[in-house]
Formats: sequence, structure tokens, C-alpha cells
Amino acid sequence: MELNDKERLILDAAAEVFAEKGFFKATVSEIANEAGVAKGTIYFYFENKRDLFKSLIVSKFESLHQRINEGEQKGEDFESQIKEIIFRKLSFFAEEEDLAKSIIYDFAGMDEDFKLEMGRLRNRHRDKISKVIQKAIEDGILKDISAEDAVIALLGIIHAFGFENYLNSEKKDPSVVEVVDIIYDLFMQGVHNK
Amino acid sequence: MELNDKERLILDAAAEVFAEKGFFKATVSEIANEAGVAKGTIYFYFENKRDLFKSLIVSKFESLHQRINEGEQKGEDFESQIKEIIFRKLSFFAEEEDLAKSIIYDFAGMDEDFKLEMGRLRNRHRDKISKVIQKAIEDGILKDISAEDAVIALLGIIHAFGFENYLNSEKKDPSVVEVVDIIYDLFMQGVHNK
Amino acid sequence: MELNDKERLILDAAAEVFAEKGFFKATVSEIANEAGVAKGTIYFYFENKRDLFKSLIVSKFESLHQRINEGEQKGEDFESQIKEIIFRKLSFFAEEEDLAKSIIYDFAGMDEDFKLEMGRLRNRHRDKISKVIQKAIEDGILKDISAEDAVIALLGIIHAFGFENYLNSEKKDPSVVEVVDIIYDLFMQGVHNK
Amino acid sequence: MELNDKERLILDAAAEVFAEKGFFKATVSEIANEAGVAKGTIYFYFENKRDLFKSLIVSKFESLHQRINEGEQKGEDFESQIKEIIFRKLSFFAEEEDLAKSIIYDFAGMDEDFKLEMGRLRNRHRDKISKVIQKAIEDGILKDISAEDAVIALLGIIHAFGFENYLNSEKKDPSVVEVVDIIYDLFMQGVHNK
DNA sequence: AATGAATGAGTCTTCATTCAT
DNA sequence: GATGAATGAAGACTCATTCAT
Repeated sequence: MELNDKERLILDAAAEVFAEKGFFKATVSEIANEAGVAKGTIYFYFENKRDLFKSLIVSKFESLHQRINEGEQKGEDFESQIKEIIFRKLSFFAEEEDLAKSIIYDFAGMDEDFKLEMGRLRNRHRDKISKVIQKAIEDGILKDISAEDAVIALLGIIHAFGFENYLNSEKKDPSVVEVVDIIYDLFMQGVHNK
Repeated sequence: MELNDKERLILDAAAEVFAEKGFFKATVSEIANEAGVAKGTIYFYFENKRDLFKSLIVSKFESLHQRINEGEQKGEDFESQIKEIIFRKLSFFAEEEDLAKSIIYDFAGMDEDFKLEMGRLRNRHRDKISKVIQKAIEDGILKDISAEDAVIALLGIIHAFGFENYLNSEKKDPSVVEVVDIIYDLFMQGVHNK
Repeated sequence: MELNDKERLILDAAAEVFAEKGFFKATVSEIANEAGVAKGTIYFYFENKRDLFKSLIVSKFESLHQRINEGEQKGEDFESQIKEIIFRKLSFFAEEEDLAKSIIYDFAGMDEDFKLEMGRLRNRHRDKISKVIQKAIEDGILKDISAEDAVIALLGIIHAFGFENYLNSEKKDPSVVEVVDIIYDLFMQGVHNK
Repeated sequence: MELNDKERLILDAAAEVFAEKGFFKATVSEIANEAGVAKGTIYFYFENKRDLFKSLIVSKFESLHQRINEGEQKGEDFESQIKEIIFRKLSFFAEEEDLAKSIIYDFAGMDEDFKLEMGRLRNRHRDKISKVIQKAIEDGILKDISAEDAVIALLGIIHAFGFENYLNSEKKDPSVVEVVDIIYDLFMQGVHNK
């Protein structure tokens, strides 16, 4: 999916506006304004507002995947691999804060097609992590549990920490790296005092 | 906050419609229809659409709190207390599936006031669980970690499992009780193979 | 199909605007203006612009039918019956000039549904006249020809004269009654010099 | 008015699209597509959409005139001359069905200039036939009636039969030649049973 | 001559909200 | 208290037309 300059320009503006206002409150006019193009230009590159939103999400997902892929190659052992994933997802959330929320949860009111498409992206994302977990289970590093469940839990924890900044933005101080360790420990060891 | 019959009637209709359509796609007309009252009547009991949505969420949060409070009294030890919380939250999600998502994440495009109010409700909810965790830490049941972080992780896991049904509704079979155990174990012991 | 006052008001305004501008050039705003109501009001009474146009046409057709029915009762013999029909159609054209054209030919660009509906109205109209002709054939007043063809010819002549005013409106002088006789004679006797 | 290849190409595409969609629903883009040229090219050869439509109609009228002229030379006596006219007009309708309607009646919403121009074309067409009729009157073949009126009637009948196919396309079976005879007889002898 | 990306005025349509009854 | 007709601001989307290349 090659994006030319104008498309990139519009998508960047869309990211900003959708992040600030959410899909329904965002207006195509405002996005056009932000991008410095005419309204009609947006409709030259995208079918409609919904298609623009979808394209945006797809592109963000792709950039997230790419980050994770890069991390995968870096880390050899399980710990560094998982920590890379956590780190890169958190960084992504940190950079895209509001948009990330839209990407993950802002589907209320969208049509079924859209939800299915999102489900697909989501699953692709999950499968990637699932494989890392599965291998660790086979290697005896992790307990013999459902890899699916482990992924759900891991992503749940990551998202929860990732979204923390959102609603009570007081304690943005802990560095991403610190949070990575916290998450990794919680995920691996749990909270029980053995 | 006393609710008379008409208010209850409207709120129930609103729950249904908002759950199905989300805040922005839902129309006041449809809610009025669903409730069997005239549009104007809604404006007699609620200031506007946003206020209706807020009232709905507040009322749902209250019902969730109540459930959790009831559970608290039942379980004496930490395990049963936490499991009660997990169970009741999952049940809540199961019953209110779509609405729950709106309640937790559908804030994109809402005004700042609304978000703050939601933040407050959320914190109240968190504090309740936080206390249980804090006590367990003091009692030496849990490691000496940040209770805040533990709560974030626990809620993250619960939400992640609670929302599972949403996007891929194939495996609705595992009973809530089973999932409660899975979550409890993941939260307590983590996934590491010791 | 009972029409309340507001509907009537809007339909009258629509008649004026559609007649002047045609379906595509007419704007809902202008119709609303003309009717002295807000744009939204139109959408309260009619589904959309197309529905408004259709309703208008149906109502005009009905008024035409009613005129013709009244005429039917007046004239007993064939000649007066046909002349009544011609007279009433011509009067209708005279009064509704531009609109009549829309009603009969302005279907380019309309959806198939619309065209079918119009075809139905048209046929109903034709059948009425067809019966008069058929009876006259059986009574030996008219030659033993296809009643269908006779109706096509008769309507063709009437419309041709009815629309005359449209493009070259110079000679509006001949009274409708005179034209009725001209049409009747052309239809009955043809132009051949026997 | 010489037409080069590109103009011809565009005009043919325009004929197709205008016939299918009508003036307002047809888009310049679609015509360009159909013609296999870029949108801009159309504006090199035609001033604007309206001018393109006008050019199309003029060209069609010219082709109709040419047909009729050819017929004129073939038929020597009145009967064959009129029948040729009827035949050629019907053939034209048969070939250009939808477009013919646009050509004759799709003027709603067009500007005054356009209507005048069309009126001129129409009159030129009429005058041609008018002369044939006028001569027949002088020769005593036809009654001593207004040639104008006779032309109106004749064209009305032809159009009515020509458009028949349009709305109820069931009985397309009668050959054009048969219909020519029917029309000629109706026009000449009328329907009265003498 | 030809292209097609870019424009932006113009329209339909929706829907939260009001208020006279 | 309840109604629902009426409002009008707001927004998505279309498409004829232009012009730099």
C-alpha cells in the first residue's frame, strides 16, 4: 500500500483531528483545513470519512507492526523479546495517546464491516505475540497454560498502563522503561508473595 | 439520587439504544420510541442527550458498585474477595456487553466536563479495589508492590477478558466462573514456570 | 391520502418551484422558503426531495382524474364525453403549464422505482380513456380499430397542443374551447379531404 | 460545423451517458471515461457540460434532418412523403429511444438561452414538415385546415407512438413499418366510422 | 493537445432541542 | 407532566470547472 505525499499529508492531519475529537466529532472540513487542502481533495484520495478513518488506523497498525518486528529481531531470549514488545507498544501509546484509544476502542456506532476489518487487524496483531508466548511455553519458560489467555492478559495489562496517562495525567513521570519492567514482572510473577 | 418510574423507563431504553449504536449514532428519537414516551418527555427528565448518557453511566456504575459491595461482605479472605470482584465485574460485562464498552472507553468526542466526571467515577471504583489490595499487601499476602499498579494490572486483565466476547464471539462457552479462576491465577502467579 | 394543511402548503410551494426549475435545479431550501417553513419541516412531512416530487405528481394526477371523472358524468354521448376529456386536460395543462411537463416527461435521471410508479399512474389514466373509446367502437361510432392505438393518438394530439404554449408562447389567444374542437375534429375525421 | 474525430468520440460517449442518466445525473467524468479521454479534454472541445449537451442535440437534430431530407427525395407523392417522414422519425426514436426523450423534453432546469436554441431547432424541423402539408392542402389532397395545427397533430401522434416503447416496453413487436401505416391512417382518416 | 489533481461552491439531509398546546 | 410539530445549525459529499505540467 504505497502512500503518496498528499495521502500522507491528509492522513497526518486526520490523525491529529481524530485523536482530538474522535471519529464522530471530527469533521472532514477540519481535517482538510489542518492538512491545508480543499475538502474535495480528501474525497479524491479517500472514499469517505469512514474510509479515511480506516486507512488511518490501518496505517497506524502497520507502523506498530513494523516497530514490533524490528524489536523481534533485536531480542533473542524471551525476556528481551517480550520487553521489546511491551516497550514498543507503550512508546506507541505514548506518542499517539488519544489516537491509540480510537484505534482500539472507538468502534461504537461504526458499521459491521468496519468492525470486522478491525477485528482482523487485531487478530493479526495478537497472533504475532501469541507465537512468542507459545514458543516460550514449549520451551518450558512459561507454565503450560493457554497461550491465548496469556496474550489476552498481557495485552490487557499493557493497554491498562498505556491508557493510564489518559484519564489521570498527573504521574507521567515514570519513564517508559520503568513501566516496561513493572509490566513484565506483573505478567511473569504475578502479585503473590511466595 | 432517587429515580422515579419514568426516569427509570427512559434510562432503560437509553441503555439499549446507546449499547447498540454508541453515543453519537444513537438518536434521542429512537430512545424516546424505545421508551414509549414522546421526545419532549426526555427533555423534561434530562437536560440533554449528553446528560442522559451521563446519568445512564452513573447509574450503571452505581449498580456495579453495589454488586461489588455485596460481594465484599460475602468473602472474608482475600482470595474470595478478589474472586468476587472479578466475578461480579465479568458478570456485569457479560450482561451489559456493549454498554460496558461505551461506559469505559466511548469518551472520544465528549466534552472535558464529561471526561472529568467519568474519571471521578473510575477512580472511586479503583479506590475500592485498591483498598482490598493494599490490605493484602500489609497482611503480607501480596508482594510489597505499588497497590496502584496492581489494581491497574488486575483491571486491565479483567477488562481484556471481559471484552473478549465482543470481537470474537465464538468461544462464549467457558463459564464466567472458569474465567474467574484463570484471571485470578494469572494475576496472582503470573505466567512464569517456577 | 389525507393531506393536512402543512402538507398542502409545502406541496403548493413545491409545485411552484419544481415547475419553474425542474426537479434537479429546484432546491429544498427554496421550496421551504417559498412555503414559509424551515427546511427541516419538509423532512418531517416528506421522506426526501424525491418523495416530495412524487407526492406532488400523485396529487396532481389525482386532481386531473377528479376533473375527468366530473366531466364523465356531465357528458352523455361520446362526443361530449371526449370533448370534456380534451377540455379538462387542456385546462389542466393551461393552468399547470410547466409542471405538466415535469409530470409527463421529466423522468430522466430518476430511479427505476420512480419511473415504475409513474408508469402506473399513466396507465391508470389511459385505461380510463381507453374504456370510453372501447365502448364507442362497440357502439359502431368509431371504426373497428385498436382502442389502445386510438388512445395513444388522442393523447399524443392533446399533449402536443397542450405543450404548444410552452415553447412558443406567442399565440395563447385561441380559447381552450376552440382548440378542443380542433383536436376533436382532427382525431375524428383526420386531415384527408374526402 | 465540422467535427473532428475527438469531438465525434466525445459526442458519442455523451449520447450514451446522457441517454442513460439524463442531463443532470450524467457527469462529465463518466462521459470522459466512456470516451476514453481525460476530463480536461472535454473542456478543450466544449465550453462546458451544457454546451456539450447542446452540441449533442444539435448534431442529433441534424442527423434527423438529413434522414428526412433523404426521404423527401425518394417519395414523390404526398402519401409516400409523409410515410417516409413518419418512418424516419420512428426509426430515429427506435434507435435513440432514451436520448430522443432528452432531446425533446428534458429542458426543465435549463437556462433560457438553451430553451430558445431548442425552440429554433424545433421550429426548423416543423417548418420542413409544414411545407409538405401546406402543399398538400393547396393541392386539395388535404382539407383546408391550418397547416400548423396539422403538423402539431401529426408530430404529436408520432411522438406518442415513438415513446410508447419507453414506459411499457412489452409490445415492441409491431414492426416500424406497421406502425407507420397505423399512424398515417389515424392522421389521415381519423377514427370516426363513416 | 491532453492530462488529471485540485478546488470549493452548493445541496441534501439529520437531529438535538424548543415550546405552544 | 406530556406531547410532537417545528426549527435551523451543522456536516458529508458531489462534481463542474480550472490550470500547471
